Amino acid sequence: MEFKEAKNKFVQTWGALGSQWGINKTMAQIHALLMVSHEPVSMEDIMEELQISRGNASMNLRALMDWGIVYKEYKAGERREFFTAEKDLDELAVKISRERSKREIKPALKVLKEVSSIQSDNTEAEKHFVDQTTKLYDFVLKADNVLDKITEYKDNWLAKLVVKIMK
Amino acid sequence: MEFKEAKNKFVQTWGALGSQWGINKTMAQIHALLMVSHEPVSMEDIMEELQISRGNASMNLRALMDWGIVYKEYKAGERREFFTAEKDLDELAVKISRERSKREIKPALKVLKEVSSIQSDNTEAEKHFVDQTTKLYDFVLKADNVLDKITEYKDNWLAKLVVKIMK
DNA sequence: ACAAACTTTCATTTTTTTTTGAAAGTTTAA
DNA sequence: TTAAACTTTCAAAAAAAAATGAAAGTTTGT
Repeated sequence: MEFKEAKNKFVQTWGALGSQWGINKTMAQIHALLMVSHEPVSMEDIMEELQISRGNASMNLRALMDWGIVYKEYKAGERREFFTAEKDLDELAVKISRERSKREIKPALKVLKEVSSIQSDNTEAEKHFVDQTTKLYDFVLKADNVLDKITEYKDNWLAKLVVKIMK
Repeated sequence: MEFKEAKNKFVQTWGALGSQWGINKTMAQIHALLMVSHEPVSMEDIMEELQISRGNASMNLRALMDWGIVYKEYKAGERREFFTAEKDLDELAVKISRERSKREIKPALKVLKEVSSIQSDNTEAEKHFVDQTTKLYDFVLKADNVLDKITEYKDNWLAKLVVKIMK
């Protein structure tokens, strides 16, 4: 396999993985492309390499910057903008965790708390509902807190976790 | 808020959360419904409660059973089939992790290994590609192994992890 | 202030994913 | 063996998500 082929395969795979985890394919592909590029890439080049429209490129780059995992760069004497990806994988994991927690888990927790707080009558069905949603709330809250803590370590959290777990 | 409303809100929220994580909405909704039901539910009732077609119910129940988080139950003297969800949250997390690892992470790892193994020429671009994909491979492999190890604990792995992390 | 060079927005189109429902399949009981 | 009661399958339809591209917006240099 040669370079170009390998690069393309990587971009496609990363895109597919993104889709499976609820991240739009193009967004994941742009991220993949930037991660393996050793120097900043212009929007024009991204459009060319991924064969996508200007609008698509623009919107997905914006989204990636909102996630904090892609940065704009300005080159001296160049009018157009270039982009780079966060390449430190610990940092990348931390940022993705934070965003998903903020956008998806926290709101879900709020609902779980609400619905588990109905005062249950005496029916079996209601008792079970309150019991199960309360357990779910506790579980998700705990998991979310672990994520928080883990990502506080920031540097090399995964390696440190490995040591703790594998021992 | 009363029971019926709370139950509906929970089902909708779980469905939305599923979508955001790449799980089809109906599948997540059926799972939510079964999780908070204190007794087995028939396909007829699922269709009725979620307002979905027979085919949809059938296919998503099959998928949930393939994931190992929903079970068929037979009631004595009843022709039709009933369904229950895995209600132990540790067990649920373990099963979901295992499936996602098997279906999505392992195949991605295989590709990462392939593409990071091209013998790089001397260009900066190729060196960076090999370096970055190698790092990514190592990172994902390690994370996947941690998941494996964690879920081997099985009982109360989250609580045990909390102790390790928070200390 | 102007215009060139570039980026963003968003209504419309395209693609992808999900859902439907009717036909085919299965199981059970008589 | 037949038929009733139920489930599964899958081609077609519908819905949802993503992509396009042209117009509007912005920035920079003169």
